[in-house]
Amino acid sequence: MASIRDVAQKAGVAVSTVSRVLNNNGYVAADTRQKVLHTMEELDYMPNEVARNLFYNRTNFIGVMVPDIAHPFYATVIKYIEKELYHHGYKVVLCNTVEKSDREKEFVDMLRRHIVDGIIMGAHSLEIEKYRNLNLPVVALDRIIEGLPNICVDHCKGGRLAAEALLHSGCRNVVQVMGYRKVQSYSEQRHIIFSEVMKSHGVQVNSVELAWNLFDFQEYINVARKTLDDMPDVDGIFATDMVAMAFIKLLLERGRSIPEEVRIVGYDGTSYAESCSPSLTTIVQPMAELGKTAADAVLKLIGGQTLETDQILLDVELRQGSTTFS
Amino acid sequence: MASIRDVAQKAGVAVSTVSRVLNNNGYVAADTRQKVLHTMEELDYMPNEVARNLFYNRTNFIGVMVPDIAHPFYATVIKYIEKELYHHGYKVVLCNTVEKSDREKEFVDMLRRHIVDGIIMGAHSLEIEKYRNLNLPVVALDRIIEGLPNICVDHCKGGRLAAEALLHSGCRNVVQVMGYRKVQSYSEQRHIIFSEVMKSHGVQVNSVELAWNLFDFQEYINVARKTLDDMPDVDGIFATDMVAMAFIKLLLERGRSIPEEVRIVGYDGTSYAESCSPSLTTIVQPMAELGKTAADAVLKLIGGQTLETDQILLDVELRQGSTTFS
DNA sequence: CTGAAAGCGCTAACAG
DNA sequence: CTGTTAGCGCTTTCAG
Repeated sequence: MASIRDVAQKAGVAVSTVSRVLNNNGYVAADTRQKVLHTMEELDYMPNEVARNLFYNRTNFIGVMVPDIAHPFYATVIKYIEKELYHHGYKVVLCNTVEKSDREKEFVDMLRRHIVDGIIMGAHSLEIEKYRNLNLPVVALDRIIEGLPNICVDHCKGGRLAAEALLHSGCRNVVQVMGYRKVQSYSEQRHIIFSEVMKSHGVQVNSVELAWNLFDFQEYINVARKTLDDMPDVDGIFATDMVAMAFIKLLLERGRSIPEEVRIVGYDGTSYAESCSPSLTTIVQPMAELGKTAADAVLKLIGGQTLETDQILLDVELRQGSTTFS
Repeated sequence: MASIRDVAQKAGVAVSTVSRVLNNNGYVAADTRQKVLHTMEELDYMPNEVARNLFYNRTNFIGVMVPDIAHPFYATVIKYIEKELYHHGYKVVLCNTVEKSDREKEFVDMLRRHIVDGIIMGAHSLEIEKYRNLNLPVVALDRIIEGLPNICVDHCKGGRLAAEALLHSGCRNVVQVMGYRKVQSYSEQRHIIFSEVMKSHGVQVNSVELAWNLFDFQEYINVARKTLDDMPDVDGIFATDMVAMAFIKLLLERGRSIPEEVRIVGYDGTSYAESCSPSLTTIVQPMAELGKTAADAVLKLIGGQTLETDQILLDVELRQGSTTFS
């Protein structure tokens, strides 16, 4: 593999001259430039990015940590992170943290090891404590980590919209399925609001907790089955899209009609919600915007700028499906 | 940020000594080691990975190119690629090539620019021609690119299994939905076999072609609608999981019963297939194995080894759902 | 306009 | 066992 020195030698110029035509800066005579360009072509030269990165003290990589890449929510957000970053010359380094909380600490060390220039943290960060308030280019994605700027979705509104949808559809006895409690997560706020709104209207609210925020449909089926067995009179359900689909499946199997007997509101707005039958009424998170905004935020931090606010709150909306009355 | 020189200076030793304790090689007196270790602690030292990478001429990154990260098939495969790579000290650099065929060339250049050590190519590679037979650490994932080793799924068997399932369920007039033709893809082989098997049993096969291999559910719905309008007598459908779900939705809306009137076999075995209602009979691709195998293959190439075969073929199987008779 | 030289942070001979 | 030195491939002063 030809190096800059090989090019210089063959072209009969100094390496610095080659460097100058490479980066298009400094003065270089037209014919010298041509000669160098030609030699590069001949030698099929490609600059070694690692070497320039060492000099510039950057890598053009952004680490993106998520609990599960295969979950449609994260997969979609990452798609848009990648897209935005790409337009700015950065690349995404993936880190799936599922079942490996210590991987998070390790991943954050990537910043100090100069493996990545910044981090978008979409995972539960137990070990991130020591990096708080350090003004490192790290942003939290859809979760609140003290001392880190975050890009979140208005989950309070999400919870309220879900409650209103079920209320409007005439529910009197609902159940909501919540994430794993131990993982203190801002997004779970929606369940507090949901509960408040429902109760203020005299509706009975039962809460079921998942054992773990894992993406495992069979597990969801189990939870749904147990819930329906324990509370046969439930007439409304509020849960993540995928959990909601488990309920749909079970309810249909048991011959219950949707939405006549039971109404369901999902959360996330993944493609699952629109592709299933009946299509799920769901609270949609703006995944594209979330990704783009998070990407822009780290980029800004890397550029030495500061974010105007510690929290950027994105809007949610309800997408009407066939599991509630419109 | 403290460098190795700072540590050496403060500890009163040479940089090479620090380097030795860092890498645990060469002889270092126990107390010298302690002193150095202590100083590292004090200075909160972290080695600069870019510098060592420059020396070692590697990066520990593997580029993974896919047409669409958000597609559940790719998202899942990537999850397992990441997992396997992680265990070997490598990280995944993502590249979504959707609607940007020139990004592929650029991405392949990453190899020569020393941005990544290897590439797993899960995208349609129009521009990869010049890299053929170069013995670079590049493997094709679920597609055949001449001159590149590939890890594929036995799509012929997949097509046959699908045909047999529909045959067994009594179909006499089926339609199969194929990917975009222009993108010459090995995985489309299944449709040839499918067609052959069906026809050899005297079954009428119609083929519908998608305009683009894009992941867009609304588009799938349109295709399904047009297909059902054009061929109202269809009693069997063979399509990707997501396309199959569009058919399910439309058929149910039109009051057709599944599988009594129309039977459906999906392809991919994504989580969509099991979470929808009725659950989809589908040909499942071994996504976990696919990811692990591809990762191991690039790693092997990077290690200078050669693969025993140019093609590694993984098995598929049928997962029985409720859209066919069992 | 161009070349020589120093240096980014780290590793690996090679002498002591 | 430890320090000195050269060098990975590139960029950037600094002199001409």
